[in-house]
Amino acid sequence: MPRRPNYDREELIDRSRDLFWKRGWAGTSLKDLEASLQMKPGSFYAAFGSKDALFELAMEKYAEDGRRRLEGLTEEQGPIGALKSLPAMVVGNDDAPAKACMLSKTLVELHAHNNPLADKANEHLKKMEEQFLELFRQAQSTGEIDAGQDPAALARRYQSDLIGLRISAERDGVDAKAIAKEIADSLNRL
Amino acid sequence: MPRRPNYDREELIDRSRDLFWKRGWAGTSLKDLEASLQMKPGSFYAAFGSKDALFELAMEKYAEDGRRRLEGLTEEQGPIGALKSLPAMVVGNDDAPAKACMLSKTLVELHAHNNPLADKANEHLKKMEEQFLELFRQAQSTGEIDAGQDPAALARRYQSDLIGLRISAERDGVDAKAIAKEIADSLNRL
DNA sequence: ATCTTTCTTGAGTGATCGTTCAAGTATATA
DNA sequence: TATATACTTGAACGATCACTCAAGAAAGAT
Repeated sequence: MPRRPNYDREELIDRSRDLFWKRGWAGTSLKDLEASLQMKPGSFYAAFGSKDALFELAMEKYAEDGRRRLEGLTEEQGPIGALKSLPAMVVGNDDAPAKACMLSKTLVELHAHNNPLADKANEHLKKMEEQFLELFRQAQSTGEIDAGQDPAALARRYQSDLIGLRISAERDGVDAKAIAKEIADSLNRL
Repeated sequence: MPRRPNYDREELIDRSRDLFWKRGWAGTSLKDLEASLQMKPGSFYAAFGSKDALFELAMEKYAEDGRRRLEGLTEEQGPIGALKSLPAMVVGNDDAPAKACMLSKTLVELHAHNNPLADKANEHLKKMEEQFLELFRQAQSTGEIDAGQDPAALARRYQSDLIGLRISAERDGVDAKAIAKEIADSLNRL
């Protein structure tokens, strides 16, 4: 019966994710979004409800993309291969809106304000840590790394190192590729 | 001749540093500052010029405090002792406004907007890295750690790990003390 | 071709942002 | 005690914030 939207919703969420990822929550205004999505306020609010609702969608897409990328790496290179490749990959991706992780950026920006989006970011980080944990477990069961170590501890440390790496990569004058290589190499000593 | 201010400027900067550290740049409004400093706008602008100027002062005090704390640790425990103690100390300080480092928070929040405060944050981080470098050099010259490794690489990695640790410590449900212990322990293997 | 339903437009909402400034107040010096 | 010199006050500024809504435009169904 009626008129259909003349936009691709998923593509709009992609563009929002890139904007929010780069500029952060407070750093992205509705004017910015209107310009990037080419939508007037009325359409925007009809489609997404609010800035925060769209941010949540963008964060979910970000987390899902990351999860799938790591799954793909695992299929190609196995669990330890994937864990070794990831640091250099995130740091070397020059097309990305930012080097730093969108989830840690969101957490750090909004945690002190008790903003629910910070909790969502933390939940996504938790799921990501669980994915790392599963890869360490697999690597232990195949004998790729020593089974004596606590895989949860390895996953926890790996994620923390990755967060630090990606923020370091945001800085000018820091050789992030060298740090990425060291993180990968440290997996050889397990 | 004239009236003198009825406030302690350094104490005001301390309070501003705590607010900015916790809430971030965009997350701290002038109303917040007026409430915390108990100053009306006129006094505030007469004293500090602008929100950004005060943020810069706050960041300088933050960096200076951190530098002095590490110097104190070094006097007590020597270079390697200080580097080993620092991770647990930053994570265990429950009085601090936030676990995450104010400099990395500022960098991450303002880098994409080309805000000069992000460059200032990066400069402070660079100085901090140089302080770590000096400690690694000292530890090598006294034989506390192997002299074969590049101390600049060690300092770079140590700082990156510390940044990741401190953001992880901001998260709910993460055992940051365990990560801190692992970072310290890894210095034993150098 | 008409109707119905939805999408699109864009001016406008009140709130809050960082900041200014004229008027009033307090104090060290003469 | 009088005067000069800050400091303090708080209303008000224009800009921007996220958001609303009434009116017009478009397209599938009949």
